[in-house]
Amino acid sequence: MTQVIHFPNVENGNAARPVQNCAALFEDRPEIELQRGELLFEAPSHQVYLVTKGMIKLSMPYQEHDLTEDYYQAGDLFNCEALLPECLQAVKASALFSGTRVKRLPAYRFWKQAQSSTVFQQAIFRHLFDKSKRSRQQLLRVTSLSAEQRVVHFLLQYAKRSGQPVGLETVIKPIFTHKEIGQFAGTGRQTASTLLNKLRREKIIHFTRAYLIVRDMEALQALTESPYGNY
DNA sequence: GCATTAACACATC
DNA sequence: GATGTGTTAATGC
Repeated sequence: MTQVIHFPNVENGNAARPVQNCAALFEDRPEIELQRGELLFEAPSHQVYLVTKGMIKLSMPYQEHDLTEDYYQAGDLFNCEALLPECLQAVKASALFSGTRVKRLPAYRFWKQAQSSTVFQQAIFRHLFDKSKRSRQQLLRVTSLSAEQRVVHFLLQYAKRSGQPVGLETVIKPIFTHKEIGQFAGTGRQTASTLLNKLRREKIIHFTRAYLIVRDMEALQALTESPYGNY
């Protein structure tokens, strides 16, 4: 027997945008501006954050180095784990681009608001579901794709999540460095760089240091699905 | 054969 | 000068 959970305002498709409404919760909070690479926090943080501009990278310290875990962009909540202090982990958050801005709210205040607001509850659910979905994709990447396929797979997800559709193409601007793409894809910077150039020669993508255009999303998609391809 | 790494040359900030 | 890019050769699995 399947239990159906009804979320307010969702069934008829005109759902209130949780993220926009969630921003209202942070309305009177000051913005924290960060330069590229600047650290936001390193130890477990008891605050819930909202990105208002740019992007934040989350990584986990593991042995000597950091494992790049995920990134968040304008409108995204992060560190919702702070709502459950026993779930807090050592996480490092830093800015991926200069001019990145975030707002933060102590978890207890966020929690208090969320208890009486379905909008905020929706925002938290959305954050968790999106994060869980990306974790599954990441798992798929690291367990069953080759290094080059992992880069293609990440690039595809990155374009879908952060790219701007322009006609049949998708523009990602600004773009992560090859090193960062390598970290997200679980490979080295050289592998990412060589593959990106290969895709550029094949006219599937085009890029400079400032932006990247996916010219052919379908071709990119096909590369991650081809079991015999060299990607 | 595949992936990583070091190394080098070169470009750009 | 520091950082990023593009390529190749060596090495290990």
